[in-house]
Amino acid sequence: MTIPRGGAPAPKYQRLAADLRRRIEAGEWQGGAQLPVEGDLEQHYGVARNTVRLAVDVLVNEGRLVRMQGKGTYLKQQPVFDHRAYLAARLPGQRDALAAPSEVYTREARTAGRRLTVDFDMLVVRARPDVAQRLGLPPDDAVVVRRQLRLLDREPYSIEESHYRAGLAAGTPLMDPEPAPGGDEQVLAAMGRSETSAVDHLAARMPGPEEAAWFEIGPGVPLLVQTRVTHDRRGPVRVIETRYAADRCRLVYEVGEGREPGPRP
Amino acid sequence: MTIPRGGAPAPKYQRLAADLRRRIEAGEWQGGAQLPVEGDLEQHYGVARNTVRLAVDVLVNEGRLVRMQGKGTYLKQQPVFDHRAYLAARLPGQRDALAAPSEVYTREARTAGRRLTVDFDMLVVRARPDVAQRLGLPPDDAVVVRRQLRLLDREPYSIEESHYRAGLAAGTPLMDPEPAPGGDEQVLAAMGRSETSAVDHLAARMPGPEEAAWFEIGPGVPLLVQTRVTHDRRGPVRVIETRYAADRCRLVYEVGEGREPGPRP
DNA sequence: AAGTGGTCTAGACCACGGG
DNA sequence: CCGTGGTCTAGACCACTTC
Repeated sequence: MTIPRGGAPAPKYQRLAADLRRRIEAGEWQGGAQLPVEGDLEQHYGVARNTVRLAVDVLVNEGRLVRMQGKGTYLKQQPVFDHRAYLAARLPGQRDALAAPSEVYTREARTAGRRLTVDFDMLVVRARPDVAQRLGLPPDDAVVVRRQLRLLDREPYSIEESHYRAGLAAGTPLMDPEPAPGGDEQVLAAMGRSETSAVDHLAARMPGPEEAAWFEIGPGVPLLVQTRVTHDRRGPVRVIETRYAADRCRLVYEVGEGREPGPRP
Repeated sequence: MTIPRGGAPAPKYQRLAADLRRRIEAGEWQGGAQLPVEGDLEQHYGVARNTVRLAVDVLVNEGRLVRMQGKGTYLKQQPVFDHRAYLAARLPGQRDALAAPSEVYTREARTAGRRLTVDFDMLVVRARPDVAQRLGLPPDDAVVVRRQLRLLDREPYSIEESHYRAGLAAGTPLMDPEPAPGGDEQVLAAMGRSETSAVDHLAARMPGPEEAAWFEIGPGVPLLVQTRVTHDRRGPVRVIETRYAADRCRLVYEVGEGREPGPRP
């Protein structure tokens, strides 16, 4: 279970990190408590400050600690919000089973005692290769992207982007740079393109610099990425890519008579 | 989109990281190519070696680079394997819709031209708080954990753990320290506890040290964690937690007549 | 002003991989 | 053996937060 080392002891900073991890798991500091300052750790363990920083780096990159300049280093503690992924397989006839207007999410959040706000924008760009492929387009074809930037209690929460074939969106309210009343689903329904099926791909990866900046997340927090391709009988309708800061939510999929005993502590 | 700074320029190592990121995205190095060695970067940019290392740290933690001691620093490139999550809502009557014996996964891998091998073990432990809650047990109650360690082409791939109430598993083949022929589903069916519904929670987080060691992943690679609670009419049956190295697979959920145009490049 | 983390340098030695 | 990345030290100054 350990990486082989030629008899050599583990490096100081790793042993230091392991000891801090042990103390954290032993509950030596609770909640969002402050850890000893770097100078104290330096003295306590008898190492150079750089070594202390290397050790703390490890725990920061594991998502256990956060550093705040001028204040200190703290235990991370984040509430997690369960976000229902609308696959809702038991409601096959229902139109909003595959996607839902933002009102649904706003209501879901309010039920959980949280406040969800949404910024909207629309842009026309060349399709990413994977989006082009999923929509059955030639590479670099233009797509209309309708984007929702969601904040939960003022905190950046998710970025949802719907990608439409330019030809499909042209001349429809999908070109409007504002949310469609009732959601894009309403618009698609009026065009006779109600979505009847979907495939979701779930992935996780570290954020790039822009994503880290927008989400206001530091090292150690991955993104959870949901890529949904919806279809109607004529073919693919849109690609919906939603990115979540993984320390702020989980996605929930249900099937059958699924009951959920309650949130995870 | 940028973190505010009081007129001060970004630190050297961040500018260096940004420049390397730009060069990477510009395609200056392809595939798994080797980057210039630290000494060269030090000279080229006119900074101390530590500053070079801080910059490379950033890109390693973003999952873009891997460092190999004694060899060099390389662009990361990983094939991604799509793993079908067995929700299969369109086959409501089918018993293996909520879980499947490992043969199913082995076959799925072989279809993709990959080889899946599985190690199995069984242990009895105190339930984690979240598992106890989902199974409706008092905290610290004993649970039987049946664990499958999966390798894809010899590479660590996933850890799947089924947690059963001790009382449910007692005196059944679920206590055997080996895989049940036909899967645990077969055993449950014989006990009259066929699973009819499930709730999945999807999360992402960074691995702890043991997980990083087992998966042989370095910094910058999160885990994708699927937590499935299955039910029959009498209540919760088991908690299945599956952890994946996120650079090696994605999870796929389908509903309706879902068609998938093909894998992402 | 004092205390915290953030950045940076210069130099040293070690461990690993491959010729 | 050499070149690579890995670890560690000592010390300096900066930027931010709090009082």
